Parts: sequence; C-alpha cells; structure tokens
Amino acid sequence: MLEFIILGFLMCGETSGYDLKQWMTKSTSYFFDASFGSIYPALKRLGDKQLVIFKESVEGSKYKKVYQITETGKEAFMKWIAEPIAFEKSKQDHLVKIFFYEFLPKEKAIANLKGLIEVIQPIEKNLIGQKEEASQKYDVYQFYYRYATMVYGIDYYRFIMSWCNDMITKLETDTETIRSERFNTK
Amino acid sequence: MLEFIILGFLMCGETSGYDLKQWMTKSTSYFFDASFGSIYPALKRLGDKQLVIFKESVEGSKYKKVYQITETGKEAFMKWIAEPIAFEKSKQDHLVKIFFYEFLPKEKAIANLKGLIEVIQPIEKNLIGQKEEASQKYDVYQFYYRYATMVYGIDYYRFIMSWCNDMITKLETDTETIRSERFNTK
DNA sequence: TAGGTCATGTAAAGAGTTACATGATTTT
DNA sequence: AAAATCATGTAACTCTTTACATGACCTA
Repeated sequence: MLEFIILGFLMCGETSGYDLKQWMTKSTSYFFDASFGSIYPALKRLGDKQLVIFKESVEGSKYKKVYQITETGKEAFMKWIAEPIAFEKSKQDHLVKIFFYEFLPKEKAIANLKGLIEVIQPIEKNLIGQKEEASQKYDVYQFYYRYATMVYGIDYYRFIMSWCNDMITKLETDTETIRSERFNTK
Repeated sequence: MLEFIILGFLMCGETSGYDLKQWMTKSTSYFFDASFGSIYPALKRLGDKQLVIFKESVEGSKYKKVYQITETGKEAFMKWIAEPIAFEKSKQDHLVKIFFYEFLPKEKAIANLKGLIEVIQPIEKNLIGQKEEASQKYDVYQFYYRYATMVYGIDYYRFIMSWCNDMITKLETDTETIRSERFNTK
C-alpha cells in the first residue's frame, strides 16, 4: 500500500523522502500516514524494483535524494489505481472501550464521551482549515478527488461527534434504567 | 488493546479462546477483529500476568480451556475502561486509491465507486440483521452501549456509501471539466 | 552556542496475519 | 469414507513504529 502511495505522489512530480512525509502529513494523514522508518525503506525497495530512480541534488549546500517515477513505475501505478477498490473493515479503536461501557458508572461514561468529542473537535477544525486553504490555492475542479477526501474526513469526524452527542443526550435524559451501571448494581 | 478486549469479554462470563473468536466475529468485527494467531498468545500472556486463569473442561468428549478473569484482571480492566478514550486517526484504505483518481478516466472512476458501494452494501445489510436479532433477543436498555456501537457501524457504512453516491452524481452531472482525466489529457 | 529544523538512514521491538500442524468429532 | 467443524497452538512472515545515529545548516 505504502509503495503505491509513494508512486502516486511521484506521479504528480519528483520529490524527496523527507518531502514525501510532509506531503502525507498535510494531505493524507487523516486516512493514511507513514513514518520515516517506513518511507525510506519503501523508497529503497521501489528503487530495487526499478519503479523509481533518484538523483542526488545539492541545492545551495542542501543535500537531497530526489526521486522520480520510471515508466515501469507508472505502469505499476496505473495498474493498481484501476483495480477495484478493496474494502477492509477499518479499526475504530475509540469504539472498543465504549462497547464495554456497561461496566462504567453513567456519569463517568458521559464525561469520557465528552472528552472524546473534545479530542476530535480540534482535529476536525484543523482539517476544515486545510480544506479552506486548498480551495483558495487550487482549482477545486482540478483537484476534485482530493477535495472530496477532505470533505469525507470532516464529515467523518462530525459523524463520530454527533454519535457521541446522541449517546450523551440519551444517557442524560433516560433517567430510567439504562443499565449503564452493571459496575454498581453488582 | 486485544488483551483488554479479552478481559472485557471475560468480565461478562467465562469462555474459551475459540468462543472468544466467535464472539468477536459476531459482535465487534466491524470495528475490531483478531485471529486465533493473536488470541491464543494473548490468553497465554494474560495467564502469565495472572489476569486470567483457566480450567480444562471436557463436556461430553469435547475438550476446552475455559478462561476466567481474576480479581487482579478485573482491577486492570476497570482501570483501563475508566481512562479517557484515545482517538487515533483510523486508516481508511478505501480512500487511498480515490485520492489519486485524477489519474483514472472518469468512466472507470464511476464504475469503481459503484463497485465499492456494492462491496459495502452486503456488509451493512449483515450488520442490520445482527442489530435486529440483538434487539429481539436482548433488552436494548440492558445492552445500550453495544446496541449503540452497532448503530455506529451501520451509519458509518451508510456515510461511506452516501459519500460515494454524491461523487458519482457530481461526476455524472458536471460534464464540464472536472479534471478527472489527467491520464487522458496528458 | 545552543536548540531547532532539514535530511537520511538503521536496528529493535511491537502487533498482527497467514499458514501450518495436530487431533477429535460431527455432518454429508 | 470424506469433508467440514471444533479446538488449540506455533512459526514464519509482514508491516509498522519508536528510538537511535549521523551530520549539516539555521536562527535566537
């Protein structure tokens, strides 16, 4: 997967391992991210397979290995991108604790759900900022798909927060026995 | 994470490694899943830490190692469940290809998006079935949180499909230059 | 001149899956 | 009698992050 994402970025122009990481952080990190520890070895592998080549660039004393995609690399990327989109049930770690919240006192449950919203909110705000920046800098039609994935990200965060809020409301209003206190009733 | 999920299931009653996997498949697999190759070693580790104990059960010639949570295990679980909910940006692998769809002809893009919807639809239908089954078998108030995570799952799948449909509609109606064919215009 | 960022890379550790191995029992 | 399921477990492999190592350059 990572190798193809790198090829994808290289389809848009040559770049270095370091800059690749910057691009990812800026543009895909809300649905895909990678560390230097995986990017550099991936570039090495891509080089071995001759899907990319690099030239050493020294711009005003700054050393960089600038990678370019090869014709073989383009072919590999085009083959990959045309394949059907696989769907893997994606891990939603934040649901794991909530699944077992029957063991937590209701007040604590509400507090933690509110806490989760407060963690997600700044992430959402940040992505909104990125989206607005992008819509000013670039033609939305030209970058239609990238723009759409940002909208996905924002709406996804909103979806989670809205779901949390619904729970909080229900927990607060249904004063009757939502048995959210298996912990206490024991 | 896996170890705590196992503890969570054991909080609800004793069970075997094999049945643990069945429970996960039935109830958490849409946001968390694990294979036998990780469950059995996890149970071993939990045993080493004395958070669980097991007894060998032979019910009518059928051998099982039935695990129970210990008092120490309960304490560890209660500590974990009370902690704030962490939020990790979760991988959404299905977005990766779409992010680079500028390199795909529009018709192919639409076809693949439709394909993705067709992959998700049965998964959603399946979860709806599970939800209905659960609401008949159990008291929704008693299993409020588990029910809520199912609603999350269903709405999450719907969100993705709806996002895909929006894209398809826009791609089909905006006959003007959505530059979704960088591939061809080169 | 100290700390931050730029830039590349490696080694160890973590967390998991896949595939295999085993053997009993149950269904077709 | 063969195939599927029940039940446990291990070994190899994959993919990843974290932490470290290195060195140059930039800025307060």
